[in-house]
Amino acid sequence: MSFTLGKEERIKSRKSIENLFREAKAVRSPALLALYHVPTINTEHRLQAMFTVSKKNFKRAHDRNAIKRYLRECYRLQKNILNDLPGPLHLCFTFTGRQLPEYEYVYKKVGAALLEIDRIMKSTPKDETPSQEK
RNA sequence: AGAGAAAAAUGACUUCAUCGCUCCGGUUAAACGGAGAGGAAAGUCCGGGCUGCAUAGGGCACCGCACCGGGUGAAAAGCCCGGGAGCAAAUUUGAAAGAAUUUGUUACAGAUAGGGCCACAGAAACAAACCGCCUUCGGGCAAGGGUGAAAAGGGGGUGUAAGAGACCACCGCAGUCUUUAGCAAUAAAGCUGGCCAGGUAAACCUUGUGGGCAGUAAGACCAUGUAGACCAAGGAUGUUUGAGCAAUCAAAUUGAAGGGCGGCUCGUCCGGUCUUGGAGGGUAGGUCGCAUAGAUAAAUGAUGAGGCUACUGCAAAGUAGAACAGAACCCGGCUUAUGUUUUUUCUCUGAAC
RNA sequence: UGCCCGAUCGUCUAAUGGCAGGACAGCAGAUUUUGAUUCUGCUUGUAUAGGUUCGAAUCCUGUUCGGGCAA
Repeated sequence: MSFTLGKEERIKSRKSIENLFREAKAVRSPALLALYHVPTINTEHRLQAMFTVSKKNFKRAHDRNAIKRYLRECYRLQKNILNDLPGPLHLCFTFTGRQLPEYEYVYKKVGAALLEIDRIMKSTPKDETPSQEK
C-alpha cells in the first residue's frame, strides 16, 4: 500500500496522451469524466494517470489549479483500489462540473469511478487488448 | 467622536505533527539535508537585457516623444525629487473689477512656415459690407443689428457730417526691447506697440529629438535517411578587351539575369547548369536556451492540534482565515482588480468652547 | 505562452468630425373569400468609462467581450 504520486505515476508523454484520448473508454458521472485505456507502448510503469479541467468552464487559472489539486489528492489516497489488476493502465480524470466543488464531493466521485473501472476490467479480462494493438 | 470618499503602506495569519508534490545536493539504492507563487504573477500599454536576421550601415517613408532643473537610464521617454505656467474649487480681503493663500489637476513646443476644415443659424466664419449712420450724392463709416462655440480689447470721456485707439485716463493684451531676480522655465518693474487680427496640431503639417526588424513557439544541438534543396572543388557558361569580313581564337574577370539584408532606395552579400565529394533538415521526437522557485497536460496540497485575528454570543462555545488572484526567458515602468489594519487629506453629522 | 486584429438595430452591412442610412426580420394597416406575394407606415442600434473639440460612431487613453496567427 503506497500513497505516493510521483513523476513516474503521471502521464507526461504527448504520444501517450494522444493515444489515450483516441482509444480510451469512459466512465461517466455528473461532474466527473474518467477515461481508461490499456497502453501498448512504454509499459515500464504499471499505473499512470492525468488530471484535466476545461478552460471553458473555469476561466481563472487559480480555480483550475485548485480542482486539479483536489483530483490529484483524492486519486492518491484511493488508487490502491486498482492494485489487484494485472496489466498496465492509463487513466484520465476530467472535471466537467460548472461550479467550484467541495473536497468531500470530489473524494466520493473519484472513489466511485475507480470502483467502476475495477469492476469492468475484472469482468472483461483479455478480449479488449488484441484489438487495441492495431 | 461617528459615517463616507480618495491616496499610500500592508497582503499564502503563525507554530508543530502526519501523508504527499517539483527542483538541487547526497547515496549502489535508500535514509537524510536545502529551496519552492504575487503585489499585482493579470492586461500586454511602454522600455531594456538576450537571440536570430550582415557587423545592424546612409537617405526617404513610417512610428513615437515635447514647460524648466536635478537623479535613474546607452537614450527620446517613463519614473522619483524640486520649481514654473495654465485651469478648477474653497477661504480671506475688496463697493466692484480683481488680488492673495490653500488644495486639486494638466497628452503644458509651434496657428505671422504652409495649405485644409469651421455643419446649422447668421449680413458676414477671416472675407468685408446686407440692414444701418452720415452725405456737398462723388462717396465716407464700422457706433447699433434676433445668430452662433467663436464676430477684427472693455466700459467712460474728447472728437466728428456720421464715426472710429483717431486721441486721452484707467483696466486688460502683446513684445527677438531694457533692467533686476533666477542655472533655467519664468517673474517683477520700466519702455514700446494703439492692439496686424478667431478656433482647430488628441486633423495634415513644421521644428527639435529618439527608434533597423522580429520575437524563447527567438535560437542552438542530438537522433533517423529516398527525392528535392544546401556547401566545396573541377568542367562548362556569361561579361569585357584584343585579333579577324565572319566562323572562331587568345587573355582577363566572377561579373549578368535574379535573389537576401521582411516598405522604397543607395550600399553591400550571394550567384545558371553538369560531375565528384561533403553535410544531414522534415516525415517523429528529444535536449539545451532555463535562472538563489523553476515546471513542460505544467510543483506549493490534504488532515489534525495549539496560538493569533475577525464575526456571533451575557457566558460557555461556535464559525472563518478571507479580497483580487496562480510564476512559464529575465528585469524596470504604466494601467486595471483588491479583504483587514494603519496613516494622511477632504466632505457630512453630532457635542463642547 | 508570445504576437496581432476587431466590436454600429434581432441579423448582414453603409456613413470627409456636423440630423446614424439601407436590406432582411418583427409589428400594424391596405389589397384578397382566406393565405402567400405586393404596397404603406412604425419599432429597434454606435460594447463600456473618461478625455480632446463648439460638436465624436469617427481622434486619443483605460476597461470588457469576441476572433486570428505561431507546434
